[in-house]
Amino acid sequence: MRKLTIRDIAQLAGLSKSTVSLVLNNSPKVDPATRERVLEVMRSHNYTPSSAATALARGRTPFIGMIVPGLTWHMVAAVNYGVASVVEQSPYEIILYTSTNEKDYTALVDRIATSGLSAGLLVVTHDQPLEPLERLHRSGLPVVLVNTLAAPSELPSVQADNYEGTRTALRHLAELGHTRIACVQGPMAYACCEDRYRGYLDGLAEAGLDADPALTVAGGFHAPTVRERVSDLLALRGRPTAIVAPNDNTAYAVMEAVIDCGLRVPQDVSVVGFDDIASSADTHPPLTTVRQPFPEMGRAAAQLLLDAIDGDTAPGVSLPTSLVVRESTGPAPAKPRRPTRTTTNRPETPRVWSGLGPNISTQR
Amino acid sequence: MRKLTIRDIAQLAGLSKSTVSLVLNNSPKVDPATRERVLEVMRSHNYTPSSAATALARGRTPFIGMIVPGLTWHMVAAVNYGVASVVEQSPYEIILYTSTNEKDYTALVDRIATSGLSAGLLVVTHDQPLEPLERLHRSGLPVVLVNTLAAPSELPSVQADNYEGTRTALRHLAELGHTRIACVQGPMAYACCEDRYRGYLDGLAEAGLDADPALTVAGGFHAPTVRERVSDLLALRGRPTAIVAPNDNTAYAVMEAVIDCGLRVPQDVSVVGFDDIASSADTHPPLTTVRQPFPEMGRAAAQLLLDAIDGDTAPGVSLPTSLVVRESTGPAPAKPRRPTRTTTNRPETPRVWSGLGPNISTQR
DNA sequence: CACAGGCGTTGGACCGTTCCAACGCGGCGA
DNA sequence: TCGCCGCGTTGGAACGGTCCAACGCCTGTG
Repeated sequence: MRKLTIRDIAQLAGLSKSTVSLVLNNSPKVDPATRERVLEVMRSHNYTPSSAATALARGRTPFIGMIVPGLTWHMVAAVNYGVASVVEQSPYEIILYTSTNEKDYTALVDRIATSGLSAGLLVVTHDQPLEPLERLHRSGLPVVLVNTLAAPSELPSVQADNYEGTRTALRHLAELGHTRIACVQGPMAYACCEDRYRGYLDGLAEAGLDADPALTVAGGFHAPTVRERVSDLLALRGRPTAIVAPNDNTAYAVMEAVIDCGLRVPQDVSVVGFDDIASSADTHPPLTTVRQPFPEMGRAAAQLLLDAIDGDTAPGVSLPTSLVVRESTGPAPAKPRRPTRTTTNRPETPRVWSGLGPNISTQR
Repeated sequence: MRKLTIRDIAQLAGLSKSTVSLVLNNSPKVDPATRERVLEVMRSHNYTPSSAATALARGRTPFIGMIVPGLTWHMVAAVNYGVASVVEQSPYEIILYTSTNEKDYTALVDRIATSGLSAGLLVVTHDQPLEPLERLHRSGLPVVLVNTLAAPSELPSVQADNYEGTRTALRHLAELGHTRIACVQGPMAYACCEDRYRGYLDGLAEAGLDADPALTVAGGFHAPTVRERVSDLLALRGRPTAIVAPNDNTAYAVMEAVIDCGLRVPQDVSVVGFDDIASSADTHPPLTTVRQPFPEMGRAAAQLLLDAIDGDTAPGVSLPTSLVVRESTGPAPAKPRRPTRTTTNRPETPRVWSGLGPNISTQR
């Protein structure tokens, strides 16, 4: 039994295929009775139109492309959740493009451009050159960035309000009485990290605190480096009683370093993260953090893109964050304790055994 | 300037569109000189065939569907990485379907079935009823499961060797002199967890150790519950000196509980995880764990599916794991210390502040 | 009664490929 | 010289929809 075509349905319903087509596209000009009859036939024969034929005839495709950098970042996953929730209500499907490095990436954009498969493109957590995307956009393919790491551009993008988020975190810490508040910077090449750092500085200023350059350290997102830097921070005379991390994973490393130095979170040092990824509710202690509304960002971006496909272009939005207060922050200690240890050392090359017998390999 | 069609290319090359089509599908029956000329024209005019038209004419689509449960699990992301690396070498693209709950899920399978969009279906980390998938498979759509949580079925699937993985972990612990080895069970409804538990039991037996029922606790994957159970374990007289966790995230909770009880990892208690997700190299101490080869699993699954689409069906494979020895395991202590504390308590409802002003919300 | 207009329906051109049967042509053997 | 063969090429019918101009019918109006 081969697949039914619109012609078969038409015949079964005693109508022309034009009418069936009208029903499919629920045009108002078909008689309700007729429509019902056609629908009934389709239902009972389990008919569905061929998407290839539809795409060809309409001259447009039912796909939106989504470029993600691997998927291993929690935020990408969370954003996707929001994207999916919007897209599945639309006639579109998502084509997933995974780009891991820059070379892949330009080839990928090229492939997307020439395949003409997608009606629009969603780029999640983008940290590659923007130029190919901008060209694509100018050539008529709607492109929306979500949670981009790159600097702002002509492309519409959806962001969390990174600046305001960190500012709120600082207000929280100031209210708890902290006066020595340190900041671990993320990679400053990322616009979001820069915004967060501005939020830190302005937050300090609003609380009437001076920004001590010694309390800003560049740790990137790399846990061992961060632990080392934090260890240094805690060894300072006039050490910080609170540390703001550039994201949650980094905050975990910060907490570990604090504990390694023989201090407690939050009694001796308060720690604030950024993102509120799922595991932050379960860390030890649970992490106070600035929540980025990833699913909402995904939803907003998807909506923006769908609108753009329909011709309504909008400039992009910045969504508010919220501060999730858990237990990694507390009142500033009256008299800060000194750390009991000052270094954390841990080798990083494990041995790997296969299931069959011992063998050696190196890995991060 | 509208998009070029095969007809335009034919005209420009002074040939019929049939010949151009033959070139496109690199048929051996075109004259090499002709082929080169056509290719040159296509190149210089930046021509690419319409995929919709191709799909329609060929009667098959260039898509494979991939169902993922959210994307928030690290393993899903890692598997996707492998899948992507195979698929991008093929003429296929990935359509991403995100299913979060069971209701979505059946609707989703239905939608996939009727849309006829995909030539095959990849189901990652599947924990929903298999029946709809089996029906789909029987109706002719190739389906491959990757890292399924469900029981084995008629569907080809790609797994890690969960049984052997845990067995190897036990050999490692036994060699370190541990004799009291506990096991935190994952949800036993998942086939993988059952396999791992069998590996635990057989590993014990091979080391000549008795399985003490008191040393097996059901913790699921929920961190607070796990911490509580581990706390109980450590309070036992004849407490374990090593604990095997059902996955890495759970192992983190195990380690936290051990530390909460005033004991050290690995000096007092060794901890072994399962998965080797990225962060396990950076935990404190770095986690010894059984690595699942997620990317390879993704690759294998994608290859299996592509083969199945071409008609070569294969029954699925189980890939070997490897033991990654880091620092959370060490020699069994000569004389186990008693825990200094016996409970961990931590409230779980944080306050949430929006960026604008304090407001309250509840969340995990 | 003739005619305009609206409503529901219809035939068929068209979208851009694939694929198959058929064709022209040059070389070779009878 | 003629017929046959194989190679490279070609015309055109699918593929399964969309969409537009046109059509028949029914109703209301002058």
